Amino acid sequence: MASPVRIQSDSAVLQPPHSTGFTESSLALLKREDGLEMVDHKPCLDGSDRGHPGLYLSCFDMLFTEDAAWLVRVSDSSTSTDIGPRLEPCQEPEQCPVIDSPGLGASPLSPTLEEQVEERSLEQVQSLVVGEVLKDIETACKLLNITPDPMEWNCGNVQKWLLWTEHLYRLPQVGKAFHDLDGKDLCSMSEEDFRQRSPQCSETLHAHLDIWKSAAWMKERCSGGETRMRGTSQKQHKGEELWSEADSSCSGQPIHLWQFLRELLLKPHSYGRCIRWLNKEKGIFKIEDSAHVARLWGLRKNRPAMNYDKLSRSIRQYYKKGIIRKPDVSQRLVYQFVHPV
DNA sequence: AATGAGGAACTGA
DNA sequence: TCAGTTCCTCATT
Repeated sequence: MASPVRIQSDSAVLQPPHSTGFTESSLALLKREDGLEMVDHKPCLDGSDRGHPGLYLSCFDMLFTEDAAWLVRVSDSSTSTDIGPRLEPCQEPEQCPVIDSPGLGASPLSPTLEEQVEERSLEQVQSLVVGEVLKDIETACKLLNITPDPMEWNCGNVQKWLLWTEHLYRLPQVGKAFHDLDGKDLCSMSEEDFRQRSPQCSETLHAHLDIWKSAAWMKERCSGGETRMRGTSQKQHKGEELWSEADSSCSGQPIHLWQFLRELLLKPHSYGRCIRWLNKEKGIFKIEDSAHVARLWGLRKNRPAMNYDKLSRSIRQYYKKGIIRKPDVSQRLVYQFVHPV
């Protein structure tokens, strides 16, 4: 029942900007990605079958794999208005997120209970999707050291975002076609403008940018206090939490390599194919795709020439400092945090 | 060939 | 001064 197709086909979603904050084209991109390879959580021991990290797949992945029955059950129940911080560990329906729907009960058409339940379920799914998207944008901001609002980007930020998007969707390199643009220019471009600069990738780039713009719009709305996220009074809305995190992490403090690695490790749904825990308790992790991790680090630090040779040298600098070491039984591409969390 | 270890010089904040 | 980055040689897998 809770499929992305339903999300997208719901006409209410298509009013830009909808309460989810996402516009038609961005939702269309989200839907399209549903057809791409889903992220699996299984270890990739032989290093084969590495798909792209698929930032926006995780939420759909979960929706498909989870039993969605709880959505109806919780929506039927009650007064809770919070959106929970995570979907994955949600085993018990009682603890699952519920979103307050301002229009419910006030409709002049007096929808049936069934319709109300369905509508609420839909909104829940939408909000979960939005939450995941915001979280993924937050991660991208951390990794690229850019602000979440495309309007604030300079030319360098635009190039980073393009590189990132190319990497994410396995697009051909199009950065050159946009080399003269800053964020404002980019945001003012229509899909046709995109098509003129990059016929192959215009649709994806435009839609992906649309997601970022919508997310920035939401952030603006949240921080303005205009709608304090629809009746959430006890806890912060997930989106707000995320943005406050994003703000602190984008505050210009140079990130350390060990922090960067830890961030990747904390996002297994996005980066589990290039780096993953072997033993989280002991802080032992394995770099599954050394070139990929090095590329991400290079992106983050603005070092296009970064490779695993250099990255591993930096990791080895941590041996003396007691931050990272090789595990007792040394294995290729396996390291261990000396002080696991 | 890829990875690992570590020295040494260098860079940018 | 710090936290890497770059380049290097040599060893191991």
